[in-house]
This record gives sequence, C-alpha cells and structure tokens, in this order.
Amino acid sequence: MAPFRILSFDIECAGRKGLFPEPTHDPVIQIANVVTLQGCDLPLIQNVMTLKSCSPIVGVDVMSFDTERDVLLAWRDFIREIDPDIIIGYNICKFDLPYLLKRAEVLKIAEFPILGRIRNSRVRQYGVRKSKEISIKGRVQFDLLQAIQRDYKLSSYSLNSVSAHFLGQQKEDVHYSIISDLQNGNAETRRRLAVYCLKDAYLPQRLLDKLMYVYSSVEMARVTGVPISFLLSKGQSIKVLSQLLRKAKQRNLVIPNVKGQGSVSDTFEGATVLEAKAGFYEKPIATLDFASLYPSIMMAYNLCYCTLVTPEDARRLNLPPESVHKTPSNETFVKPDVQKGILPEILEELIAARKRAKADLKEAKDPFERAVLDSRQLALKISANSVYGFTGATVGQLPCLEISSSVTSYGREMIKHAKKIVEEKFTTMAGYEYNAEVIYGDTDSVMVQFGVQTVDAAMKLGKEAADSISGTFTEPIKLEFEKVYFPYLLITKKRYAGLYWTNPEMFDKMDTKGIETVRRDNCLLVKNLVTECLYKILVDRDVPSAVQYVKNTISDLRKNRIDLSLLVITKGLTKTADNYAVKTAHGELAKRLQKRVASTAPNVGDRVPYVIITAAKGAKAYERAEDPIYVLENNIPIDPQYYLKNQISKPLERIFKPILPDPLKELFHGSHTRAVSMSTPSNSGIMKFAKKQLSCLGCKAVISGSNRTLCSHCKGREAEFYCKTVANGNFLFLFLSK
DNA sequence: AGCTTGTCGTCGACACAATTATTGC
DNA sequence: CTGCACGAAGGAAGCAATAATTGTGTCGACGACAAGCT
Repeated sequence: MAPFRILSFDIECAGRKGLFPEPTHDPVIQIANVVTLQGCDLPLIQNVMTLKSCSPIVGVDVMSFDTERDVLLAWRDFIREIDPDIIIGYNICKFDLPYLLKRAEVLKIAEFPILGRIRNSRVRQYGVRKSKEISIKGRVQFDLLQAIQRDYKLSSYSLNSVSAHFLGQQKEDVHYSIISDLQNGNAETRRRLAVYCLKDAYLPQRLLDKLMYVYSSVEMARVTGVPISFLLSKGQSIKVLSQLLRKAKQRNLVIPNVKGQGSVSDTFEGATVLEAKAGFYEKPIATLDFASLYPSIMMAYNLCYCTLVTPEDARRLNLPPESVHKTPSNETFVKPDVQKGILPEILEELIAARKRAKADLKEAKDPFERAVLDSRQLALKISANSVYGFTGATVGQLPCLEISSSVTSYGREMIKHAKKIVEEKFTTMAGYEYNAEVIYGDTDSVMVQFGVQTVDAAMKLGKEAADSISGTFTEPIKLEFEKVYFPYLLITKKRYAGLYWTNPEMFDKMDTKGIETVRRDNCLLVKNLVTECLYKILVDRDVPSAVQYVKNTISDLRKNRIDLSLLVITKGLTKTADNYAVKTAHGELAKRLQKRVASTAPNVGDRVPYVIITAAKGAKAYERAEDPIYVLENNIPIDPQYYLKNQISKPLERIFKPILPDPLKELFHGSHTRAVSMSTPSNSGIMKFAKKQLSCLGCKAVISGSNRTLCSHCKGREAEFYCKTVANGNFLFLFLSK
C-alpha cells in the first residue's frame, strides 16, 4: 500500500488590531502548507501562500497573490493536486477550516469548497451553533489539538506549550496584536509572519509523527470498527456499540433501540477501596493485581445483554439452577452452554488479540515495528476496558445496569476475598516468618506487607500468593503479582508514593499517585517541591536534606525570589461564571478577563491560569486571582503568604506527617520564615532581564539611554519582541493560551 | 465627675455542608 | 448523473475518593456607648 500523504496547514488572518479575526470582516492573509509522506521525515513540499509580496524563504515555495480570492483558490487547487489522504493542523476543526469556508462564502467563491475526493462533492458544514463538523469526503481530518486534549492531561494546550512538552522545542510566538502590523509592513515583515505560519504547520506534523497517531488511530479504527474521524469527534461508547453491532450481525441478532425509554437516572454501586493504613513503610510492599478485572468478570460469568434472565423470564423459562449464574447483586445470567454472551465474545477476542500483540511486541526489535505493535496492544486494552462502562452509561445508547452492577458486585467480593486469603494464608501459624498484612487496595489490587526485609523475598511471596489465590477464582479471572513498592509512603486512599521495583536489583522508577506531583491544579512550585522532597525521602533516604530543601524554598518564597511562572495555578473552566453556585477563583477571573479583552478571554473548556496577588486582609481568593501576564505588565505584587499557607503547607505536611513527629513545626517555624519582604515581581529574575537589558531586544544594538529596552530603530514593535523574549526565557509558554 | 453595668455590633475562630476540580482504577 | 421529495437527526463510559474553597451559622471576646449609681 502506498504511504499516506499528509497535509499539515495553518492560516493567518488579519484581525482588526488587537481583536480576534472575524471571518465576516477580516481576510485570510497567509496559508502555510507542509506535505509529508507517512514514514518519511523530510517534507515533500513546504509552501506559503500570501496576500501581497513576501521575501523568499530558503527551501520554501513562496507564492504571492494580489487578492484573497486568489489565495483561497490557489489553496483549493493545491489540495486537489496534492490529493492528501490526511489533513492535519492545530485547532483546524474549530478554527482554520470553518474560517476558510466562511471567507469563501463572504467572498462568494462558490467554487472554493470542492476539496473532497468524490467528484464535485462539496465540503459541508454540519451544525449551526455549537458543534461545527466539516466533512471533506475521502480525506481524514485529524486535529492535533483535539487528539492531545483527549489523550494527555496537560496544564496548557497551546501549540507552544504542547510542542515544548513533546518535542522539546518552542515556536516563535507572535502576539496576535501585531499580525496586522506585520502584514501591513513590507515584504520582509510578511516573510517573518510566513515563517511563523509555516512553523505552525510544521509542528502538528512533528507531533503526529512523534506521538505515532497514524498507527494508533488506524489500529483503533480497525479493532473497533469505526471511522478514524469518530476517534476524535465522538466518545468511547460509539466504539463499543460498533463492536456490538458487528457481532450481533454475525449472530443474526438485532439490537433494540432503547434510547427513548424514559430516564434511567439511578446510579449503581462501584468498586471497593480498602481502608488505607497510612504510614511510611520501610519494608517492601508487594502489589497483587487482578488482570483486566472487569473484562475477566464479564467473561467468567457470561454477562451480556443476551444472557440476562429477568424475573419474568425466570418464571417463564423455569431454568434449572445449575445452568445459571446468580451474581452477588442478585441478578441471573445463563451459562455459556445455554447461550454464549456477545460481550464476553467481544472481550475474548480483544484480549486474545492484545496478548498476540504483546507477544509480537516482545519479539520486535525495530523501533518502527515496536511502535506499531505497542499502539495496537494499547488500543485493544482500552477497548476491553470501556465495555463495562458502556453498560453502565445510563444516558448512553444501550444501558443495562444489571450487567454493570453485577460486574462491580463481583469485583467487590473478589478484592475482599483476595485480602482475606492473603491474611489467612501468610501467617506465622502456617509456618511463614511473619504475618502478612494488607495495608491498602483499590478496585482490583491489594498491597501486601509480608514483613520480609528484601525486595527479592517480597517478590517470591508475592508470586506465591498470586498463584495460590488465582486458583480460587473462576477462569479467566487471575490475580497477578505485579510489582513491589519499597519504600512506600501511603498517605490516604488513592494517594501514595513509592519506588517501583519489578526486579530485585534496581528500582524502575519513583511512582506517585494522586499526590500534588501528578495533579494539574497546583502551581509548579508545589509540584516541584513535593517531587523533590519525595525523591530525597524515597530515593536518597535523606530526610534532613528534604527538610532543608523545603526551608530554602520557603525562604526564597518569602524573599520573593521565586519566578512568577512557578506560581501560576491553572484550573479548567467547566461553566460560565454565572453558572457557578459558588464563586471560584478561575471563574471570577475569566469573567473579569471577558470584560477586559473579550477576544482573548478564556472560554468554557479552556484552562485558566492565574496567580494570587496581595489584597486587603480577609479578601477571598477569587478576588485576588489575576492573570499572570497582567501581573507582569503592571508590576502587581503577588502574595507569598497565600502560597505559603494555602499552597505549599498542607501538601508538605501530609508528606512529612508519617516521617517527622511535628512536620509543621520543623518546616515552617524557624529563622528561614522571618525574612519578609513585600517586593513586586519586577525584582524577580525574569523581569529584571526584560526591563534592564542594556542592548536592544530587537536587534541587539546597545542602547544609549538607560530606561529603554528597544533602540529607536525597533521602537514600535514592542509586543512582538516582548513575546519573543519571554518565550526564550522559557516562561511564557507555561500559561499563555491560544 | 467618675465608675459600673448592660446592650449592641463587629470581628475572628471554628465547625459544617455544599460546590468544584481532579485523580485512581 | 441530476434533481427532487422525504425523513431523521442532535450526543454522551462508570463510581470512589481527596482536597481546596465558599458560604453559613455559632460562639466568645472586645470595644463603644448610654444609662444609672455613688
């Protein structure tokens, strides 16, 4: 099969100065395209289509046009000539594509939206208000923003920060307010804009390649039987439904349409989380996991829509007890010899295929092949796990709480059973050296302290326990020994940290769950501080050094020596400010920003970055939240006390609690807490750089006057250089959205 | 006039429930 | 292949758990103030 042709593109629009471009008013001024073949590193074609003249760029085909109409039509012709299989970009499905269509409509270019592969098929836009869906027949659209938002949890999803995260490189950020200036300048400034635009087309291609999206998407589409476009535009349930339909057709069964069947609004009981015996464990903790718990339960007990026996069915059919399973939630399902379920069959296939993929993965040496196989096994795992969720989705296509509540009820029994067996079997009475103790467990796992001192011994006992307990369950339910934590810091349910060992020689990594280190709603300062402390405690086993590190950080914070970027907190905006029942910092800030500059204000679904500034005593946090860039620009003082009290003290207290007798006293009381100063961020490193630079930030010429950042030549391009400078300072990308 | 006493409002501390965001599995 | 009439549609995995913050209510301390007493 010929390799896919992939087109990555980005458009720039001239907005009225400082505002987001409106497709009804503001023209498309540049389109950058990068064409690659799947599997090839070098771009096949790189070009830029611009309005008005533009200086040449080495290696790039720069095409200048007199009218916007010519630019759009040139792009249409380019698409038809290149005939790409996949069209990608960043936020193309919500911005670039609808914008182009709208412009063509405004300019009355009826012949523009003929981009598909079916002759004369027009590009169609579905949905008027909220969801814009554009169909280009025969070509797959793949929006990297959507993909990354779906697959990765990041603090910011700007192309800049995403590129920094995955590719280790940043783009040249051009402030939205100067795009018009660059366009209205000369051929040279338009060249600058073109380079920027081209980079925005190039980065999505790099991301697609690096994250192996083509492989994983094709695999996922293949195993679940949905089009690739569904993977980004629709949820999990469509995949399960697709598999169900596929299987049902083979069996000559029909699936009822139950959607209009009133509101099944009640919820069902989920999994058991064992009580966490909090503490710092300096003995190895073995972790036993049920492999694919919920799928194996559904297979073991033949749970399916077509095996469920309702009370009426039971009366009518009068089934003998030996041909049914009675679940702990008191539902009845027939055994496979009466009727084999569709869901177990789907799951069997998915799991068998995943096993093959894993085996292939082990064999594979070539990195390219490994990438394919790894994404394949991952796709199968995800598919298997979402089958249970589908049956419990009361607002979904085919809810069946009898199945989902049965699954969880079996799960609850099994984790309790596993705990009981471990604690009954591994005792001094039975000839073992120590009494084993289950210190924690969540849904499908038990953490066992066998009492032994070495990782090796814990592994041996773990394997023994897993094997003997597996034997007490129905096939294919299996308890596996997975890893050893040593040492292990258990804080509460769902929050712990430890060194993760899979072989007795060396630990694999430091693993943290639920703690501030893995949460996105903390500032970087807290995240870094907690990570560093845990590292010192768990890896170095040096508590005094961790304490000293905390003290130094507190001292720096008090003296305002912490970079502002480390103090930025981000939270997702889930609804508009008016719809919040209680006022929230990010919600109120979003409301204020909306009033300030509506075009750049955060929307629902965006993450809102903010810092806490000083204010009158007793002021609520939501009154003190402020946009980090606004804080920088206006030299507003931040509130170190807030960060000390509300951000870093509690998380540190929780971590040190099992280790130090009186953590608050040890960490927060002492000479390092005395040096209080109320300086503004202008004293911090980053702004010193920006304000007091003696050479011009634009052209690096030395400036004679003292209070200027730009020489007379570069005056007037402040915003552009501001962006560049801050981006180079490894700073702005952390929170500059859009 | 100077003191005592009672009332009233304010403030801070604290407990508690509700809301919100996020993660674990 | 094109044009027209007609009908349908939107669209969604789950629960358990922690922690921060807001909002509300209660309680006690404290000071201001006025009235009354010596």
